[in-house]
Amino acid sequence: MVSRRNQSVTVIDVAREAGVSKSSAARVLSGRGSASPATQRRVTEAAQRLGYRPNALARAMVSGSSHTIAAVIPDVANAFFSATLRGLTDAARSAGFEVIVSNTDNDADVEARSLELLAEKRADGFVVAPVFQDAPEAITRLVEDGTPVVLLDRRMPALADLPLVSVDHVGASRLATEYLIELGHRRIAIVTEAPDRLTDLRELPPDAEISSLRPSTQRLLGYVQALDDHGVELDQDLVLESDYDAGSARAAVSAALDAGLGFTALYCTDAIVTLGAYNAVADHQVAVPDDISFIGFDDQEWTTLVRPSITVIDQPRHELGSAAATRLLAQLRDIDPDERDLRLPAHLIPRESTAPPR
Amino acid sequence: MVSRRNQSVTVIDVAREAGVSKSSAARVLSGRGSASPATQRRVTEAAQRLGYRPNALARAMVSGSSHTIAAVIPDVANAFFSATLRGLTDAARSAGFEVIVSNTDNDADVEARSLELLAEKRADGFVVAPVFQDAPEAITRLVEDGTPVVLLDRRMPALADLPLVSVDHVGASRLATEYLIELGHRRIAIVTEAPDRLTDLRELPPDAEISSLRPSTQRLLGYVQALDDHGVELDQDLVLESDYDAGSARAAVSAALDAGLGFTALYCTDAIVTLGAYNAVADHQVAVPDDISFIGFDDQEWTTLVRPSITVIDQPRHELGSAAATRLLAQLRDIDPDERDLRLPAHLIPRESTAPPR
DNA sequence: GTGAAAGCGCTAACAG
DNA sequence: CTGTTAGCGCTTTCAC
Repeated sequence: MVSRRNQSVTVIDVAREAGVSKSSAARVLSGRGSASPATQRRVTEAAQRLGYRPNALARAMVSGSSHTIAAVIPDVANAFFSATLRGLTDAARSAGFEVIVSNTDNDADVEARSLELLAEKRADGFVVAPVFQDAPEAITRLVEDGTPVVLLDRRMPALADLPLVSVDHVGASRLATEYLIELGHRRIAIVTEAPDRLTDLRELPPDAEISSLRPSTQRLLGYVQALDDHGVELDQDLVLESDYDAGSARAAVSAALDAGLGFTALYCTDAIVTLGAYNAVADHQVAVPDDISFIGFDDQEWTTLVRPSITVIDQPRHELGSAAATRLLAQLRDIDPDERDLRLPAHLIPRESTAPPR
Repeated sequence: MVSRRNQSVTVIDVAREAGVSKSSAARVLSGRGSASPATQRRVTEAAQRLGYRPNALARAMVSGSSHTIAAVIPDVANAFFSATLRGLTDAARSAGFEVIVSNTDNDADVEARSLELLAEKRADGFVVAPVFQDAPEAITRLVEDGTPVVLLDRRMPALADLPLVSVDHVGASRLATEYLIELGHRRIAIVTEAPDRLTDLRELPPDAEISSLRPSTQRLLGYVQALDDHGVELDQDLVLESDYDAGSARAAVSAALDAGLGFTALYCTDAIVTLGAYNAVADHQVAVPDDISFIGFDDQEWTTLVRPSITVIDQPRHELGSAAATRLLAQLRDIDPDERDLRLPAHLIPRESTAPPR
């Protein structure tokens, strides 16, 4: 039981032990090239005996591939991203890749530094959920250098050329809104954290550009589209604007409730906003779904625990990550995908919080 | 905007551009060794001009350190581990390290393969939340080879020599149990997923070994200790055994409720078990805290959303991760820690689900 | 202070 | 099939 026994066992050691040349040993150890059965056996056994462990660093140096992909995301501790990361690592592993994670906290500088660092470590490719900014130079630099980059969940106009794997946010909102409309609702409020003004949205951007809007904006757009399609009038007062935090959403919904806007349904476009909105509804002791139907975003654990349980829009998080990884790996193998972008459908999970209006 | 521009810019290129020798360039680029201000400037500018990006792989090869640590955990998508991973990456980053993650799903083979793979990539050290098994050879092999390993959250007897960073599980349960006792409860039920028989626990193992018991067992032990300390009789019937899944916990608690065991408080020793138990209590329309006081485990989001809100035992997840990283990094720098193990205290967050018995 | 040269562990021609 | 040689990009003696 020698300390640091293997820290040093190299192909040369194995070759010596097996009584063959360095290259013969290397050949059988790497599985490339041919070797006689005898050599094969002797080398394998020698390696076994010595406890040889190939040095992936050295391999990467010469092969040019580290078999590592980088995931640059806002926060692993966030349920959405942790589930996505899981999908990512699963797909990566089955292709023989490992993943190295970095959190940005939506800070552009941190993102830039992470990207640079991971590029130095020679990650073969990047999956990044980028920080919203005008000039994501760190990303464009990677791309210019020929490093494959797949965008996850979001994309800005400056990155319009890059492949994007995301949920169909517009479709997700249409799903929710139409479900409510079909139940008979006409006055449907939406809680949104989209920073964009609603008026801008009425002049629908061409389809190509929609995917470069923020997810929150796309979700708002889906709501507008669904209303339009079904001839339901859009009431600006029912668009409840919130910041990206529960307290703000709670306040917005609370105010709307106090204002007596007379809406019969409430659709929340984001997990955190759902939380705040739910609290406001609980505070006001509104009867759900009798007085108000409620649709939340993301199939969070608590949505099945509260009474009534909450109807939600569920995003395929795991699949999102695995799709991103798969997409990236294809690019690494120079396989051209059919479509540049991949847009996964969200699903509606009907529960007790939605019903026809009274 | 040449494609793959940097994929190739090396120290040699920079040296040429700066009109100095390779080693001079390397010296200023790496920051080691000395160079005249003039050289310094020329090299720096040349590097800047060319968009030089150091190859960390090559650096690692010669320096012997990849500045990467491996996190081998059951599942990133699990809230506990994702929060812990966040702490881990935060601490790692501030020390200039990156982390590469691997999920084991509590499968020994997967764990062994991950460990091997990451060792091949020459991770400088490992933080692992090991799969419970008798002979974790993959781990011991690493240790024998001199690779620093820090255990996270759990440890088996076979790994008793390795440093462990964990929550004080025994203390966590004492906290919960004593809180209930002090409220006046005497018939306190516990929902446990500990596989160990309670009888074994009465013969308290020496302190050193306690930390090598499973977390669930330690939590059960804390409950027993607290009862003993306060002279409250332990009733075997109030130890509700469950598998590690919500359905099982729900069934166990449901059965206990039906059996009319007359307990006035219920303490759940794990997040998933809390979920099941909560459902059972809701099913039976037990009044909380009037009929039964309820303490859950882990400060999950939903515990503040349901009515009444749930009193919980909160584990310092983020801190757990950062402590593990810090511990590992210290070991990498050959710093001997004061204590081999690190045991972080859990906290009780009092909410509405607990009150004196009626 | 600076350059030449060796070497980290491995793979990939290239002869033999 | 096998051994010799060169080289991936970088750091590090070691003379000058």
